[in-house]
Amino acid sequence: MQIAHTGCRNVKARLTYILVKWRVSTTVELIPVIGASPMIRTRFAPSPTGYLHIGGARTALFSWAYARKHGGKFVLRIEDTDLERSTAQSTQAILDGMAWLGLDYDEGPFYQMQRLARYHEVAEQLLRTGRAYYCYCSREELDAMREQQRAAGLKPRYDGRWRDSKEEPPAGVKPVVRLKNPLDGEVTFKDLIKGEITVANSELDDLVLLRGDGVPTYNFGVVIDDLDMNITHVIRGDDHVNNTPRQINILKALGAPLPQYAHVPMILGPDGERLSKRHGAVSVMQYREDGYLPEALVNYLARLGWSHGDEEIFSREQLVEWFDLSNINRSPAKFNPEKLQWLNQQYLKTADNERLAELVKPFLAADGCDVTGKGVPDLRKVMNLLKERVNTIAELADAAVYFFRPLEPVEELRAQYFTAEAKVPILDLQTKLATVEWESHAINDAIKASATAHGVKMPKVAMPLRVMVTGEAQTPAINAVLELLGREETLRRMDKQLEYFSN
RNA sequence: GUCCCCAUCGUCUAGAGGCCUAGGACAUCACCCUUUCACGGUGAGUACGGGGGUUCGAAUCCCCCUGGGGACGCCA
Repeated sequence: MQIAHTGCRNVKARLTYILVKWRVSTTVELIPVIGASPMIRTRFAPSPTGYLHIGGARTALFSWAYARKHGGKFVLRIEDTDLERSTAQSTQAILDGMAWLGLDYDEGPFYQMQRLARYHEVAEQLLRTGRAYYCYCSREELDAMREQQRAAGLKPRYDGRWRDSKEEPPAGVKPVVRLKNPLDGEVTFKDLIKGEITVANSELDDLVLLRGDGVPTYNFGVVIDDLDMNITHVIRGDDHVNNTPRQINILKALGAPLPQYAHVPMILGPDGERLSKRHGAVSVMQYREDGYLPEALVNYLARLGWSHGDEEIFSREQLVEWFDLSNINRSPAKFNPEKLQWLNQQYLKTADNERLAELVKPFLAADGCDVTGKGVPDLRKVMNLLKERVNTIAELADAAVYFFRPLEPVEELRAQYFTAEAKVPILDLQTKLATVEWESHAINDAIKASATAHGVKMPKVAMPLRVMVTGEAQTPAINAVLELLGREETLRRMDKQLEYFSN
């Protein structure tokens, strides 16, 4: 683990604390300040309340790319302060998702629940300096307050009733700690994507810093952590724009330096609403299960909201080289599964056969195919034949099934192709195939010869043959399929289907 | 409701005042290739939300309207 510092904060005291709290196992190293500007440090800070979703993954990708581009550090922090919903499984799911996408982090994962003492320390400081106060309101009281305000057409917010209260605190109530937000003036910050954003302090209320049970709220935890971890660029979802002025006010109350902010616009579903589960697959790992390649997803996600001229297909390395926050679009983007699929196909086409063979195995096994049996086609060669015809690994598996077990043609296909007219050339072809050199060109010549010998066009022979051998009407060039399948299996399958021909 | 943000083909986008009768990609359609289906190739249709300014000149700058998104929790 590494703790960077800009030389302007009390790092030593903090470091001591962090060493204890974070149970550091590796050496601590101070990252030197490069010239006048500190090293760029970004972070991804998901809450472990579910899987890694598409939107989070894109934000993580941008943060990662920005750090990599500038030779900085990318930190992973798990914001597990929602005790109700945070789970270890979710944390693992997020870690798995990031690993699959290749988003490697330099520090972390850090867990907020292991840093409680630190938040208390800061809260006490704020209390001591009069920048925060205890609030004894019950939830019911707050609900009623908001209800009233809403009814009056106002923006619901805490009215500050305990802010300067001299009242005697009710017994037995665990108070929350609230920030004393400035009453007037405004907060302006320059967002690296959206430009200048200004919010009046009168729009902000006294947000809760520490809950009654001493666990920090999101806004407090995120600020303290970004500060302690020396995050220079806070890259996060658009939905946090409204939190930023509050967070800046916390930082100001602390007399701490401000990071730079970059708010990435949301990803929308087809209906124009924020992308969510009801729009279909939003879990990154779901795409793996559906047969997508991680580089395709990364490429697609990068291209969604960010661009480098007209570039459509680019590697992770090119992304890092080209990435810039200023090229992120300011408006939200709709998720387009079709384009993702197209990209996946592009990557599939050029993917290594060996790798595809490994990826397709589980899909084939689920389909009842034994790809290791004796006399079975070489899976890598099968991949080579099929990979440019499919969109996903799942489709690749579907297309490969008949190489490993015979498929019975459906009635419609038999009726269409197993005609009396086709029977004679097919029988002739079968004879030829029994002795022909087993190689695609020679096989093709045999098919052609059977057709011409009986005065019919190629398809009249090739199609029945295709259906007899593969059980399907859509396959790669049939001669190439036969070559891989082998003479023995081909003739066996032909024999078996012969009886279905009309006379 | 209040506040914040946004606005180029159906979708993702290029566009940083003249290079724009607006370019690329996905999707759609047509044709070519072809033993099927794909792949590939060629081509077509489709966009600067509306209204005011500024300027010799506006997709690009300003204002208003409209539309969209987000936020308003002891969730993050």
